[in-house]
Amino acid sequence: MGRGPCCDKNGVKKGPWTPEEDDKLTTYIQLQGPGNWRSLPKNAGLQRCGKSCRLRWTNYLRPDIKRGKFSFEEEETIIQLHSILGNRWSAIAARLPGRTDNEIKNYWNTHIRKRLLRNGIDPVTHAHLLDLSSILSSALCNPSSLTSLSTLQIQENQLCNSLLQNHAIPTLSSQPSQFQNLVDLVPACISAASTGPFLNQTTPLMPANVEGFSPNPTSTFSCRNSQESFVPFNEGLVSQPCFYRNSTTTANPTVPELEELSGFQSPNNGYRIFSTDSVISTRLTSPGPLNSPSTLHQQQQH
DNA sequence: AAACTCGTCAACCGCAAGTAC
DNA sequence: CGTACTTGCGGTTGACGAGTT
Repeated sequence: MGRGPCCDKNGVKKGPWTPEEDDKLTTYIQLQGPGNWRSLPKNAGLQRCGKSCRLRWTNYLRPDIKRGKFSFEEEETIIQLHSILGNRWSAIAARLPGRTDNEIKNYWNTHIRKRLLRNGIDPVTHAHLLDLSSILSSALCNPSSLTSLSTLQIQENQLCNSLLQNHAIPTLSSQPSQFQNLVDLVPACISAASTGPFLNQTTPLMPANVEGFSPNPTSTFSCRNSQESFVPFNEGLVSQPCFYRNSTTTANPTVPELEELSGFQSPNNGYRIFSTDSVISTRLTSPGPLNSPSTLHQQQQH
């Protein structure tokens, strides 16, 4: 098929926007609305391509954008949402009013990711990175510990396999669009697991990650853009600290669609609410008041 | 003071879904 | 129904400033 460039490269300016250009774009959109982005630059008298204008508007000029450092609560929310949504920055941004996907992505890559690594947490899977040497040395002293570890893994796999069968899951590779089904099934696994013999309710199972990590390449499938791959449930579930309340709480407006998206369900069959409180309680992912400068709330000046 | 390294983030690129024709 | 176009998304780049040697 093929497609031409989004804009004529000749005579199209690139690079940083000048205040004059910002002014033109803002004034035009406030008067006319964005309309067709492709024709906007011409109509607004800008030597830019429509894509560049759209990006500039959505990431910088939009009036509802909240600029400045991320608060501690925002940071924790991002971590929690990322553990569920993976690198779906736009989905995460949708739950953080005033923040753009680009901003969140940058903040993740420059701050949060490093902090998680520092704290021994895999930023991709959100699982604690295991110190294999200590496990092995303890296994040498106490061989039964290894046995119980593997038994636990087997039981976990069996449970999730049976759950998958009971829900008549189509073959992952043959149903690339089953993302939502998989997400919807997480709570079933959580509920059953939390009442099972080997996991209590303080260690609910969560999807390790919705993308990017595949211990078994043959059993992954791709999502939108073919850049996201799924870890099959029986391999992709890790124990996580309890991020939710058991009691019935009110949904937090900052994450209005999360329960709908993930189908999170509480052990008592009510929806598990993803509240800010629960987000803030994520101390395991961010012990202490953080080394993060985000609490300083310094407004950026541009 | 200069050179170098590192961190940050705005902006670009390419891909794919959605939509219009 | 097929093709072309638009829009949205995520990954990546590179300019720039701050910190360090």
